[in-house]
Amino acid sequence: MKVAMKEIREDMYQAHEFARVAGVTVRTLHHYDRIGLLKPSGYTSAGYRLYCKRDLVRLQQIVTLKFIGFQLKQIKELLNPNAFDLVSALTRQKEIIAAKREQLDQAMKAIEKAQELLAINDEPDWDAFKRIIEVITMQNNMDWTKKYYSKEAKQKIAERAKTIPPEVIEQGQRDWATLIREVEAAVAEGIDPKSEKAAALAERWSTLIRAFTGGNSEVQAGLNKMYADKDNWPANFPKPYSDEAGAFMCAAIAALKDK
Amino acid sequence: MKVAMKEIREDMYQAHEFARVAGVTVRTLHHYDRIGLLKPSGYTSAGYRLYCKRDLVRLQQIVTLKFIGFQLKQIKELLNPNAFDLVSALTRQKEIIAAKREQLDQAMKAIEKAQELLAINDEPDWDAFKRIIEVITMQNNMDWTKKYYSKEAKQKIAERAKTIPPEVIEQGQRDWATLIREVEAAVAEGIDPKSEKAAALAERWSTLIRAFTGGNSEVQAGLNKMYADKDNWPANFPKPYSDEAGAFMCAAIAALKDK
DNA sequence: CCTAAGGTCTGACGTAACGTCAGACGCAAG
DNA sequence: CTTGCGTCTGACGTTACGTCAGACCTTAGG
Repeated sequence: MKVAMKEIREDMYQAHEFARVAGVTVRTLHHYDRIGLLKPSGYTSAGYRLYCKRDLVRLQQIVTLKFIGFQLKQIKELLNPNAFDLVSALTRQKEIIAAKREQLDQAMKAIEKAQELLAINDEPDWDAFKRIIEVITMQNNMDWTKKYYSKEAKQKIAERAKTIPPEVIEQGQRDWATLIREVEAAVAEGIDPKSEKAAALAERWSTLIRAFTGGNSEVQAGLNKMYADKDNWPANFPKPYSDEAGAFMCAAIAALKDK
Repeated sequence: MKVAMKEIREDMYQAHEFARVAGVTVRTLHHYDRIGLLKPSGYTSAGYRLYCKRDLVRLQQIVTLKFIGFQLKQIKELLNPNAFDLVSALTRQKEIIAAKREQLDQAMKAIEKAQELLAINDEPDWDAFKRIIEVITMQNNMDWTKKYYSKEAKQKIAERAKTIPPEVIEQGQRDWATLIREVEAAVAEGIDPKSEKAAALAERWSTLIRAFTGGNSEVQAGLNKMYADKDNWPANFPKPYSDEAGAFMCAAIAALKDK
């Protein structure tokens, strides 16, 4: 019996051995088994999982892709034989990582500014914090408009922002946030970018942008460049908006202009 | 009746209005209510939530802290009157963000290398990918030893790494991963860094480091510097290890050396 | 007065990737 | 036969909400 077992286990790992060599936990193996990502290639008579070398290769692939930041679902697809385009997946993943990094950088900047404030004034000045974050998200907005605006246009925008009373800016930010949420909802509902509803959203979007930019002609030119370049819509879209929302608004605005 | 309502609602927002001005969803308000982060300051006779301006201030503080990356639990603590040290929380948060960024950078590097490989060879070469990630994590290890090693020492380490057969390196990485997991477990169990068990772990840790570094004297000097400087243990500890594990090993190694 | 539209409430389930029990069973050595 | 170590499954916990589902409130219009 013992010999038989040995024979069966020839080149087979038991769960903990297998987990050890791969640097994961047994529980992780159970999990991967359950979700069908990595099934053991054998079982003992007692129902113990047995893994072979080919399983190890696959597990290492899984770990590799996880390191790169893919989700287990995606890994499952990437790893199945019909080879769902790893190349483009990598490109997309890079964009996602870049976007995440952007967020972290913003948070980092915000913290540093907050620390400066705290160094001066012992009591946390929440109002100032809020403004800091507004400024940072604003700069972020600038980031992705940057490629479409000339230096002078940006200058003008910045100057103009200073002249606007803070409560107007606040209102604008709220309007913006609201609009974004509605756009996301529209995307989720699968609404056609050419529909009336989308047109209304596009109208509001443009209005906000105009309000934000002061609606002067240079800035308008920048916007036009931006719309024209829609296939190049910023990949690392600022956080509060999804890629889908960006694409949707782009299409909606284009449709609006066609009329 | 209607007038009475109006009076009650003087300066009070209903859920959706409140959510809109703050840029969150109603469901989020429900959530914050449930977890006790933000309770409405009033209710209508029908049990509808009513929020006032002070609630708005608090909600904005919450949003601000969330932007910085705090968890709701921590926000709850940071926001309660006894003001649980916002300053140190910010410092810690910076470290956490830096660590996350580090990971993203590594993932990004790995992807780029993988893309280079794919550009050359159409078929994904998993073995090569694996090595790439090994190299990157290795560089990462270098990152936090960097401050303790001289340039020459690092040079030597790098040279030596090349001469080691790959299967030995692989084994080393597995051993390392295993050890880390055991250390984390020890920390979780609250084991004393001065105990026998901790000493055994410290021994293995040192051995691995020696194996990794080639055990020459310059490198040893670097290690000593590192141990001596334990209060300065790298803040953005490389991902697979927790801060606690780092502190634990540091203490255990110190205890070992005291004997 | 009834109804339709739109808002609110609660509770329950879903998400990602496992960790952590808990209870039951397997296996090899002393 | 016990002891120690290992395995199995199932269920709940984690984070910050989103998404129904079913039921109730409010208000304007017919």
